[in-house]
Amino acid sequence: MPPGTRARARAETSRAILDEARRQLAEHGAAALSLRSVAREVGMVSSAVYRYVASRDELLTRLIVEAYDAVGERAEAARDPEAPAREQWRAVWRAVRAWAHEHPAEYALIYGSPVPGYAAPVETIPAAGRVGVVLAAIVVEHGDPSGVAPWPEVLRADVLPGLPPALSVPAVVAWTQLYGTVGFELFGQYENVVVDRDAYFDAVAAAAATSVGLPEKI
Amino acid sequence: MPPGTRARARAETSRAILDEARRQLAEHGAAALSLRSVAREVGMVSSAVYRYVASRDELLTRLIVEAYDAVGERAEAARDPEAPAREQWRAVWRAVRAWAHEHPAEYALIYGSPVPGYAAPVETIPAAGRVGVVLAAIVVEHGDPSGVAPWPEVLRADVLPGLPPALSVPAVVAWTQLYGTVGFELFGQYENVVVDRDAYFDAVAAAAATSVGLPEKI
DNA sequence: GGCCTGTCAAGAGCACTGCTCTCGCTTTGT
DNA sequence: ACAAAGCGAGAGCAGTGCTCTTGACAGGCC
Repeated sequence: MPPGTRARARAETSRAILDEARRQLAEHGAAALSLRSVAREVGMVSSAVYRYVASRDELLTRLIVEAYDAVGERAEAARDPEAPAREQWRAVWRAVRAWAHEHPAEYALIYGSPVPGYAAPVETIPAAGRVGVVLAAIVVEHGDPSGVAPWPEVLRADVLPGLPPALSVPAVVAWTQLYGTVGFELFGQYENVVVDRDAYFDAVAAAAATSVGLPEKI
Repeated sequence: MPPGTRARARAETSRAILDEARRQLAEHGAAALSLRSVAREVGMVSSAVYRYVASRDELLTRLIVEAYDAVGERAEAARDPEAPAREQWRAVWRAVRAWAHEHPAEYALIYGSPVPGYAAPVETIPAAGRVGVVLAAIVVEHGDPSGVAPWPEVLRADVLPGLPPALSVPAVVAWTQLYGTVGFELFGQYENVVVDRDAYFDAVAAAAATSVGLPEKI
């Protein structure tokens, strides 16, 4: 038996657990995620799962990190640096919205209310900012501070490096607007209010683009 | 024994259950809310609680309605119709934020991700719109459509009666921004990003006021 | 080769949950 | 006064997270 057998088997089991957990998360939501049922589906007994995952909270944490990475990757992939600024902006917004519609439970997990008695651990912090970074990159390259209204300086200076100070606050505001719009749509607050969700979303995206000084396409 | 004893006792028990449930919600979060532990604290056995509440989900639904009403009431109380438009606007925004800080679990319950396998029932819909109605009322009275950029018409016509069509979409956008800003702050996304949260929030509120055509105070 | 140590899956078990059903007791309406 | 309805208590079922112990297997060392 070649050495490394054990390590490979462990890695495979680990992946199987994570995959099944994400499947159950998508199907029944975060609170219904059960370690025992994951174990059943993977084909082992619940206590064995604890060899791979310290607790249910740790399993959730791993899913959170994976979800942040997935939506961040999607946002990065949607951005074509050669395209006009507003097209880039709209593509990233749409990508985040599309990802949220495809993975509502995961979106809720990362951007919704934190699960019960669960404090987001440190390891989620780096992954959390990826969407914001993509948006900021577009603003860094194409944002024109001259047209935008002044904002107070209320941010940490080092958080969005390269961003003109006049645009850093509107960038955070725009990021918030993206989150809020997708969240409201996903969690049902636009029910019976907004009828043409696609058009509404694009309009909000366009307004946000203006607010961060992206040039109008003429 | 005077008649009505039973009805009064029932009302009192009902209140006690709701109060204890809200207490536990505030302390441990929605997912940790347990009917059995509510029963223990109220001083009865768990099966007896089912005489008052059909299920755990129904208990959550009642808490949701109460929370919507509470934040709505707070928003209504914060609005002084005699004050200048932008002051009214800011007061309502601040009231919602303050309520959210005082009742984070309840805010998460109503505006955060829906709890596991739980579909918001019909009875929550009327209560849900109260904050939006207060904001809309300010815009109806003081909003000036002339200065605001045009938006596509994507809303249900009857949802915000009295609102100039040109201002209805920005009003929904502003409402979304309020929700997103409070949510991001509450759920930790502004950690290490926004340092002066008060100033940031007021700035966002002011920008939103402009977007719905409230007159600048000169 | 043989052994020994560390890893693994499995099972039993504890304390907890939501929910149902049955049992008596008390209050209510007739 | 009597039947009907409402009520609290208890037992019980199926499920959960998590711990501990047991026995089997693979890895590296001699």
